[in-house]
Amino acid sequence: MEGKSEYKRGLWTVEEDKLLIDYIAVHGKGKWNRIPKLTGLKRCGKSCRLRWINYLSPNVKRGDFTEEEDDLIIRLHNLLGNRWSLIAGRISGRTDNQVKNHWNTHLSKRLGIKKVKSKVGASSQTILFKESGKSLRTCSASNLTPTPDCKAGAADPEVTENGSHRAAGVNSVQELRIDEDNYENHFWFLNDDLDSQVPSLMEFLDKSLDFVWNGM
DNA sequence: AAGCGACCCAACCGCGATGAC
DNA sequence: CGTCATCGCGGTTGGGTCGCT
Repeated sequence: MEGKSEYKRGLWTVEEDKLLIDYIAVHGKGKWNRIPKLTGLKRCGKSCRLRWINYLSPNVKRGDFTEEEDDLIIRLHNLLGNRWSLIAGRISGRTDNQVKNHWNTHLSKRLGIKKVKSKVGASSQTILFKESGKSLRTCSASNLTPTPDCKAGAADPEVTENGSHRAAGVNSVQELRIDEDNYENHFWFLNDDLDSQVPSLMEFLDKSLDFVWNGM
């Protein structure tokens, strides 16, 4: 690896937090790379931005996720996949990092979901779940979205050696396994169900997904 | 009480997108 | 139009905490 960075890493101290808060109170957000020069903070701009967005911002809600939040995350994740920022955008006070962590540490376990593989290059998500304890039934998530004939996926797949995908946006594929015990409690795959319980969601997704796929 | 492993979450890394010049 | 800086996103890592033996 390369030599020592001029910037500090690891957990933030109270003093560092205060420097960052004071800076933002005066200069506002943005121009993150100026912060170490102007404040003397030994943190790179990227680290400052992340610290503010994920922790220090007054908009960030702390504490446990509510049942309503959990339910919304589950539904949105089914619809959108691992687009955490999009999901977090629909949950007031929660960051994408919080949602991602909460999903990985709590919700995926609760639902018995295991990430089997993740790759790029297909135009839809494939969700596998047990039926009657033997076979796996498949369900294409493209049936669950407003525009099934999405244009993504034209690009060649590019999968890194550690399995993470590199392409942005819609062309990621995951296969999920849902344990039988949990399956019946989480039959949340249908659009009309989602629409009826989250009134503004479909309108939002229509716009978001239309923009992503059609560039409009 | 000590050791160990699992869990959780803040922070980091790498990459693509976007904007300024 | 090309280049560079900055921003934003998603996957991964690392270390602190907790519970079990």
